[in-house]
Amino acid sequence: MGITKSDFFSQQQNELAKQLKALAHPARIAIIEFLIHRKTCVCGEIVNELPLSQATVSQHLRELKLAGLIQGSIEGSSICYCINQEEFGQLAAKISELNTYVLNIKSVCC
Amino acid sequence: MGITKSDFFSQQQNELAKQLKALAHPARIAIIEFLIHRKTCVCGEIVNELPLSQATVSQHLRELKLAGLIQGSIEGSSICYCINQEEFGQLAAKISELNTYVLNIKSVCC
DNA sequence: CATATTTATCGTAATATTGCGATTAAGTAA
DNA sequence: TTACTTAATCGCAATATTACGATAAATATG
Repeated sequence: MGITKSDFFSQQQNELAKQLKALAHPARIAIIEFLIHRKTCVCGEIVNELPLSQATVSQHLRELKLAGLIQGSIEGSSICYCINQEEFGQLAAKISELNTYVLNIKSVCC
Repeated sequence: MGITKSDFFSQQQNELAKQLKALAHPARIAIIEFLIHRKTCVCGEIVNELPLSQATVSQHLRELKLAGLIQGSIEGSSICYCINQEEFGQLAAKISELNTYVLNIKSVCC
């Protein structure tokens, strides 16, 4: 088939997968890092920064926005993006929580 | 085209994307959670646990292994898997580091 | 008004992923 | 040896992603 069987997994598992998937591309990691670096909000500067067309960058921004990791607000004729600190923090917290459990495992094999 | 332009991004960005991608599927998150839960290593029990065929589970395990997030060792006629604590910890550390920077941003727009 | 500028979206091609049945490989048990 | 068990891999179909040119929509500027 080729379609992810989302129904069989928990909402939390699907949610986490969705956010991880949004981050799981070098261009989107680069966008997040650029947004971190600029502190202040940015827009089409991202297009100049990355080796990708405007259409492609716009699509990556769309995915990050759909996953809730960034927000955009209209600023004159351009659009200002910034990281959604709340959502990003929640994602980081989930990974951190998983890692806490992983650290508790006293290795038994492998 | 449709191929990721990996060459234009840094090795670190590509590495992080690769590990995130490996985790970015509900079935693979479920596998990691199951491995955490069992503490001791597991193998084909994963197939019984998940609503997926043996072939599909084997493929997911392969991707997690390729990303370095899990390890497998031969145990008689079956194979025992466990989480690679080192690699998982590094992934968690990278996300945590990004989040530290995100937290430092005093929101200016949005 | 006409014309840039900026960003989103559409359409399309190339590639990747997901899932499974069937088969293979390798160990175990009789 | 023959049968059984376990897990990997092959081959295929369905779907999703990546990338971009072209176009559209919306705001600014002359």
